[in-house]
Amino acid sequence: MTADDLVFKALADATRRFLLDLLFVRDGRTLTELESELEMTRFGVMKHLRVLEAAGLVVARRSGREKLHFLNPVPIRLIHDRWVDKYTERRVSALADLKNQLEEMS
Amino acid sequence: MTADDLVFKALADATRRFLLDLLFVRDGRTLTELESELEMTRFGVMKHLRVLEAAGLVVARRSGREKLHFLNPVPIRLIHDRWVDKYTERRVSALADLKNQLEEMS
DNA sequence: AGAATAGGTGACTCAATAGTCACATGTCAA
DNA sequence: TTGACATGTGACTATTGAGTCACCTATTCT
Repeated sequence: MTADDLVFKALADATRRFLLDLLFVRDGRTLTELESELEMTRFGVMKHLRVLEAAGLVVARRSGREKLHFLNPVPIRLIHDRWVDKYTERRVSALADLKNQLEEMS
Repeated sequence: MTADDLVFKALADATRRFLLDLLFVRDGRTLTELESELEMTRFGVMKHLRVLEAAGLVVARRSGREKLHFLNPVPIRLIHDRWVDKYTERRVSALADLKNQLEEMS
């Protein structure tokens, strides 16, 4: 399993993406706090966090009996750089912004 | 299946990422040409291209009996924008560049 | 027309993954 | 020190997805 594979497999699940969304809004949350935002059992959430950690998308730090989770955006940026040409980036970025705006309007 | 899901599931497979890499280098290739770059049978490649098309990562155009495939980078940019804060983007980008350089050196 | 070429469909097998549960360890606070 | 809390492990089930194959359609070229 390559580093790439870990990242993309981690992002392939909607629950894990939602966890990243939660951490994007606010970092440093515990497993229990994250679990309370989901329908899933604690074990399911824990498994997902393990996958995200292994991929480097989430970094965790223990504090007493708690484990705090932080979002690491670097792997996401690397995905971007793999297929978005530096020279055409401005144009693509403009298109992406437009798409976002259209969706916000509807 | 949401639009998100289609994109991330499409990216979860190493063969499909390799197809994107091929199209990133040069666009407008046919199924047969792409197949020749892979160990897989034509059917396998075709399935993967269907998935990439459904996700909007690849756009195809028929020309006679051939089907030409093109890379569409917009969904990739949207992934980036989802978790990389506009304000911290410069810093993250610098880190990503550093990581790329380190890997090229080793 | 007939052969070769490019692409397409539906069913099948095998492997990987999501989610749950019983059970277990370490930490805090009264 | 006892009970409550936060996290962790291994096994299990059900679902999903990758890859192949037999068979099929459409286009080009002689």
